[in-house]
Amino acid sequence: MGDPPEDVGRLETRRRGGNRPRIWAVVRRIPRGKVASYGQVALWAGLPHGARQVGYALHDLPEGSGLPWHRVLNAQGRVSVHPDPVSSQLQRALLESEGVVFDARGRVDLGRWGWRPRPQKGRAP
DNA sequence: AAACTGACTAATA
DNA sequence: CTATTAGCCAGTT
Repeated sequence: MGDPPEDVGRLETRRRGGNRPRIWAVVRRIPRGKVASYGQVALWAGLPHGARQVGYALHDLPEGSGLPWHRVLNAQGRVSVHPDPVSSQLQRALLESEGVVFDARGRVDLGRWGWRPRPQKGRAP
């Protein structure tokens, strides 16, 4: 793993009519206690501008999928989830349960808990 | 097939 | 900092 996303996969997947499995695969890679933005997931899924599609894919998620959808936040480090406010609360609860700390305004510091698939230099917590 | 919608993002004011 | 606008892409109507 670790191959940078390319547009070539986008066309092929689109022709098949389903890139959701691709997005789910990326979300599944997010380690516990880390968070990723929709754009980040989309980029890694091979959709450089498919942030919205990530939201679509997560909306279609079955309940017993076991996918850590709660680790996906928007670019501002905030929880979105418009059509399902109940899940919004659950998302925050799950993240806090994993050690993620929310700001007083309900924001997460992506620079601290933002998942980066790229090798990092030494980061001292 | 065209238009509308939307778990988004980046740029501007 | 928040609010607004435009852009993007796939799924629905």
